Amino acid sequence: MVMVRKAHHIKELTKRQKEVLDFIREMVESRGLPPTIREIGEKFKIASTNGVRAILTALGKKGYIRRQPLVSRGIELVKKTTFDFGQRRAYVAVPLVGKIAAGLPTLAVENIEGSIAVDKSFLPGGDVFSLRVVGDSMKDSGIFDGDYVLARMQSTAEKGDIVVAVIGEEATVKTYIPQKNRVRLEPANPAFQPIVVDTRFSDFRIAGKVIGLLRRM
Amino acid sequence: MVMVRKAHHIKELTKRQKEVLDFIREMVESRGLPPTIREIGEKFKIASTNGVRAILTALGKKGYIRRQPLVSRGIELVKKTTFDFGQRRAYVAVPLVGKIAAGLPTLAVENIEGSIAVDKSFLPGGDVFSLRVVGDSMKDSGIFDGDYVLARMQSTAEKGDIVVAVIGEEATVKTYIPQKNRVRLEPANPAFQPIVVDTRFSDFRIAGKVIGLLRRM
DNA sequence: GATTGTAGTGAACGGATGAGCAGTAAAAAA
DNA sequence: TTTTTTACTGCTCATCCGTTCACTACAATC
Repeated sequence: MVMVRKAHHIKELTKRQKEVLDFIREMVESRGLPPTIREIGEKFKIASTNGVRAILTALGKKGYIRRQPLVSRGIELVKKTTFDFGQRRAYVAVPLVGKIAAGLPTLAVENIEGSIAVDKSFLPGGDVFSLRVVGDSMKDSGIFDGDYVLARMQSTAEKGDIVVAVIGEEATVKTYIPQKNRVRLEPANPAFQPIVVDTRFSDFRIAGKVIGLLRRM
Repeated sequence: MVMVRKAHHIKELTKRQKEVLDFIREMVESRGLPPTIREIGEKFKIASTNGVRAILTALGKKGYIRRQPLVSRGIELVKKTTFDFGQRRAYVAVPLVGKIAAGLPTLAVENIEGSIAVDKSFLPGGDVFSLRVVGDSMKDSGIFDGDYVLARMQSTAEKGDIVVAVIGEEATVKTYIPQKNRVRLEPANPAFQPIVVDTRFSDFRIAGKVIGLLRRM
């Protein structure tokens, strides 16, 4: 192998190492799983697992991968491909929900219309979904018609939380105020009336708590 | 949770199935690897691999996962709540500006405090920056204290546009209303007074037009 | 009442897999 | 020149892991 003289930075990869690294990336992207040592060997016609091992060890030393010992497929990609600023995913693709199906505790796929990339710093833990707001009933809380609210999936809420509530087939965004055997859903606009539902008889549930908002202007 | 009678869709998950599915998601996100059957069993104190198998088979039938036979950790999440592959970069890193330096037509790097990932669909063409709003002067336009506005860099605006205006060292978000030799910057809150600047003598410029908004709640 | 789906126990089979040792060869670096 | 790094072959070992069979138990549906 003809090696051209290179400036010796510790982070430099050899041709072989880069090939293997690219293959790992490819596998992770296409299959969702890193390859096993033997799968790498097969791909590059390396007969011995120890041959691959040497390359992986080198990649580990140079900081491109992290290995989880004794774990099958335990290869973690550390540095991302071309310019990702070195950071870990700065965003998460949040599903955009169209209809919120009644009764389902989770999001039915049929109702996911798309996704919106949202900066991680805007997200708490847990599953987050987004919903397009229709109507001006929460105008005084700064939630306008056409806005997208971000909501964390949860089935309970505290008094005063702004929630995504589902009544029958309808999803609404309102302020949650629990009362005995009833729930009061308060709008933030004097032109609208509060909704009061009897929790004993009504098909009512909380889909999530509103934790953020996106607006196009 | 009291379960109301449900329409029996094939996609319904049992509590156990959802638990396992959530665990798999958790593992994929935190470790980058799906768990093995035995790892799942360990987590849920299921002694037999066959117990886990039954659950995985059910999840497979219902379309939540896809299994790669004979492959370790060969569990692929089909319906994802949070995920990021599929499309190529659906987002753009928008610079978050701290101070807007006077007189500079472009953003000085020194003043960039960070960046926020924003979905491409929220962005028009051109250079976009974001700015944290201080104060409630635009409350009635749904722009609250602490919100982040997205603005496209431009030095002119039309009557009625909400703009990021710079007067001296101060940056403000207001509605732009041009008048002869003067500019009126109108707040959207009766508690605040409009700002009128004389364009002939004042150190005034438009930094950009507000085209979006992000809020953490 | 019979069937189906769910949720397991327990044991066993065989291939998959990571780790490790001994040794080779060539290129690059010190 | 000597040493280190890279890139392997070939082999062994213990364990990991998915698969499968037999069987139990419960609940809901048909």
